[in-house]
Amino acid sequence: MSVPQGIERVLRRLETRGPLDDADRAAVRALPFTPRTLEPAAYLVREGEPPEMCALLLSGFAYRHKVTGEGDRQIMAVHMRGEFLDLQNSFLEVADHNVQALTRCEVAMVPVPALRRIAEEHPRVGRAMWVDTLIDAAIFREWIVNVGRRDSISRISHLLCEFALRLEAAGLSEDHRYEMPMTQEQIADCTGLTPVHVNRVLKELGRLGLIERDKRAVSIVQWDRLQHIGDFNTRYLHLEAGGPTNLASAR
Amino acid sequence: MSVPQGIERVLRRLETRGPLDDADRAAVRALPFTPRTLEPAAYLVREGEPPEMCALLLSGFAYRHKVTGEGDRQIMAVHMRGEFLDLQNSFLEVADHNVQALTRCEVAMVPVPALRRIAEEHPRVGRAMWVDTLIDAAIFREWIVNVGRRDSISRISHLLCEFALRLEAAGLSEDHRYEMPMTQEQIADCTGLTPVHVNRVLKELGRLGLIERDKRAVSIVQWDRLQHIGDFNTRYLHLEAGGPTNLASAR
DNA sequence: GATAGATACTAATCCATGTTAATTATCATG
DNA sequence: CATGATAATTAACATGGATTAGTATCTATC
Repeated sequence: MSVPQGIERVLRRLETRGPLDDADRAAVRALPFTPRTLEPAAYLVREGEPPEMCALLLSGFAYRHKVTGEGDRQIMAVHMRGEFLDLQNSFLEVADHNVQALTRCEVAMVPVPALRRIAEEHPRVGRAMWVDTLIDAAIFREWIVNVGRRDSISRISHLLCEFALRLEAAGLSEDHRYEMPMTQEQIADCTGLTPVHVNRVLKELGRLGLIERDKRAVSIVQWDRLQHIGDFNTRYLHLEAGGPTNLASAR
Repeated sequence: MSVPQGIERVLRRLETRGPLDDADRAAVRALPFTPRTLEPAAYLVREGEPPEMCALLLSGFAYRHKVTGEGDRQIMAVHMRGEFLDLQNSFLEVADHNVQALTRCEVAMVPVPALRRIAEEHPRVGRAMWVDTLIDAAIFREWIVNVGRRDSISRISHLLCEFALRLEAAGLSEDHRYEMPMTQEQIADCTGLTPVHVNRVLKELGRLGLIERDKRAVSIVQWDRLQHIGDFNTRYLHLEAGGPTNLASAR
């Protein structure tokens, strides 16, 4: 995907987070984007380093993670095209986690100072980016619940449901069918389980007739039952968050 | 604590998140605050409701949580005096989680529209509030790791360390001694464990000589060892986040 | 000062998930 | 085609923490 196309996608995404006017849109288009292609496992941000660039994901998948002192990895978020990868870090002094390419990715890099400037000079753009980070935070919270209080079958069902809806919103899936961008080991790192157990649970979900799989292709056959088992409620994704209604509600 | 005192505390807090000028400070002081006292367990925000007021915590403790379909509770954050309770919700259409008083609390309520207005008209105030929510998100991420990849003794040690530092920053603790604001059941809901197991682990930490307890009073005797067992690194708390250095780094 | 409701603490048993290790695809590549 | 790397799968066994079922203590209240 080209950088201009990517920018239009991001603009559409930002406008679902908060209204923008022509000047705002022009300012976003005028940001100094540098296109880059990343190989799988390439680091975008490393824990402990000051953020210098903020990447916009044009294609592919990326993820946030930390590694414990014991060497166990925990994935805290997975990102797809149209999403900002570094708003979570760009306004802080030091990154507190890693951001890494999951697949081959195309990104558009923006220097952090330019990003800080546009947020200050175009408050509506800043507001939309802020709302975007708040939705990231809502997803973090749901992941705390998932990993803290659900059993393994619910955790994985929940993850499969979240992916279905987010991939559909990104135009990467229809009819609850999609290509899972992660290995079973990475699914384990998302859900706080072991790869062996993830395998058991995926097989069980197939046996129950809830999903069908072919390699990494997932097809959710019984959406309602999977959603129920996964205790999945779409509210936290804020799929219609912000938008014009936000203005109306400002009275 | 009086509302004006509370506002000054919040201003100091905001200024650690990003620089403000006199006009910014005046605008914050001019916000229409309504003082209120909340009894323990009173709800500030309920999942599913649109946010109308944003509370600033003047004294006491509050927490964010969700309840799963099975009825299990997961606490996602605990807040103390000087912190905003609702920035996470105020810019979204619908709250995706509950915020509840943990102890008796004094709060200052601000109508959400006034908050949205100040963020737009005073970009530096908006920026400081944004950074504040980003730090909340950093803490959410660390909680995902805690609950996803650490065993019970590490989880609880980590929580005890986090509380020590945050309470010290809020002027509510010194020398790694403090009054834990939660029951063991609530600690369990923070860490994804059962109350029974929390009890075992606390006893074990005492037996190992890492902490001493008297009712809810906690004294961390061997900070270094507890920090090590809890795999606790202060980075994610961003205790010196923002501030003047942020400006400098904007080149 | 009796009763009720929280909270803290303890012990015995059980099971969901981890651990370890081996086997089997699958695919890239020399 | 052999070689190796990566991922998925399966099995046998181990265990951390849940569950259940208490007892003890405290505090509040009438």
